[in-house]
Amino acid sequence: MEVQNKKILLVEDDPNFGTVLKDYLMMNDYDVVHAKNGMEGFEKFKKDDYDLCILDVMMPYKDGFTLAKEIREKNTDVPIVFLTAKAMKEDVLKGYKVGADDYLNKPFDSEVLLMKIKAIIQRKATETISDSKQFEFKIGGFDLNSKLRFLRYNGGEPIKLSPKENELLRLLALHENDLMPRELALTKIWRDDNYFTSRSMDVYIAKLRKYLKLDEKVEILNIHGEGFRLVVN
Amino acid sequence: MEVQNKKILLVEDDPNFGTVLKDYLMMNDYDVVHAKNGMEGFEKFKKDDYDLCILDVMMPYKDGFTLAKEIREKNTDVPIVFLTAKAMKEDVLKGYKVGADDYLNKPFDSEVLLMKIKAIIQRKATETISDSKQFEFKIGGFDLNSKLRFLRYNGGEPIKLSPKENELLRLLALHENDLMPRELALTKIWRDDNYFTSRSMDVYIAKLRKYLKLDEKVEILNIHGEGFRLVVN
DNA sequence: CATTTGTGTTAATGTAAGGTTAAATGATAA
DNA sequence: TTATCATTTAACCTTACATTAACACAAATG
Repeated sequence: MEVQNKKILLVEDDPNFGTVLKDYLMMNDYDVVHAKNGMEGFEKFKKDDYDLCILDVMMPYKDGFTLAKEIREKNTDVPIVFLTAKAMKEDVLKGYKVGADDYLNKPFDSEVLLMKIKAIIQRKATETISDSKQFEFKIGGFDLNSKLRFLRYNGGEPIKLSPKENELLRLLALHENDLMPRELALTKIWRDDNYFTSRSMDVYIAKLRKYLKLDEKVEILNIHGEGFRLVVN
Repeated sequence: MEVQNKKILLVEDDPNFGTVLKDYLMMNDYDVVHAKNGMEGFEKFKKDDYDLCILDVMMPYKDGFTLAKEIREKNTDVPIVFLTAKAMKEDVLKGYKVGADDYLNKPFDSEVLLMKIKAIIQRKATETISDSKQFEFKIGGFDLNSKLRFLRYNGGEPIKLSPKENELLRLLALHENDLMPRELALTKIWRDDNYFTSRSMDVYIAKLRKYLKLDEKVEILNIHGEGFRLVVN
């Protein structure tokens, strides 16, 4: 059977470099969509599902980091690789903070790039088996649409959820009636596990509990030192 | 929160560099095991479970790549990061071929290293799906759910258990009707065997007895100087 | 049977984790 | 810019937990 080529979103403002890279990747059996700037990159990202995003850091109007953050709000899982001309330490750190999977300095060796792309896509492929594409949940009387970020009770008015509220509730729903470990949410959603992110998470748990009060059969229980449990009685 | 530190296997033959790196990592809350060569590294790898392996490429007798291959044969999942003094393209490619997760050139910035380690370990954290071990027990009229830490009598309201109560009852249940030696619980749960931990354990036995009173067929008997016995009549 | 050693039980204490609310900061859109 | 919303940080409080102390009693020992 024909296996679908992997799809790459390439966002690079330098037309020469961008075109060369695109062609090279396509020669190596990737489907590549090339956006010339951050804005266009985000538009194209929203319109399709990608296996990997390659973002130039230095672009006019919207730099790679800003774009990465927007992408992360829509999708916590898609691998992101940054391209940068100069390897400034602050940049690298910033990149990893927004959830970069790798970092490449221009000029880079094309074979090395291919290798890395392969490694990263493979990595994700194995991960994505478990919690693949599940975006709609029934939670007692609630419907959660995690793609459009709203929660509806008994077909009533939808409650809009913020990105963090949404991700957190989705993770809880994925583990309904079971333990959702603190650490999982912190590493997946906050990408860091320290005192403050932990407190931030507690704040969001409180917000979700407030929403879920509408249905007294639904509640979020705490398991001291372990995590939370979304139960439906 | 008593979350176990992440465990790193560091294989580095240069004693100075190795020790400095080990200390730095330990200062940042990682548990580090330092092996001085490839052979030793593989021995240590087999003896324990690690969250990450950091391998020097150039080592006498057994280089980092060979070691990585051996490690991959035992374990396809553990993240591997290579350290190398010079960034030779062939080396990098070879590294990715044996399944490297990242590559670092010496000298590298320590903050960047930390960031990468964090990113890599977090990536893997999400994969950890479920270890379907023995978590559910029937004890007379009781159901013990050791993962969610509750005890339920005859389908009634669940009684929440503290971590120590839970582990202790679980150990007793694993030896139902049989002797559960004091020493076993002390070393497994308290990780220490002295007067105070021993008294602490007695306190927990008392707590469990209180819970188990609901079913007069279930009791915890003491075997003087030996341990306890969870019996169901 | 007196002494030592082990266990039963309750209560007091100290610390860590979680709950809640509000203010501060950051980011985005009008 | 202001206005608005999302998120983090701070403060304060409550609850959960483990340990330790204290005293009682039981079992073993010689």
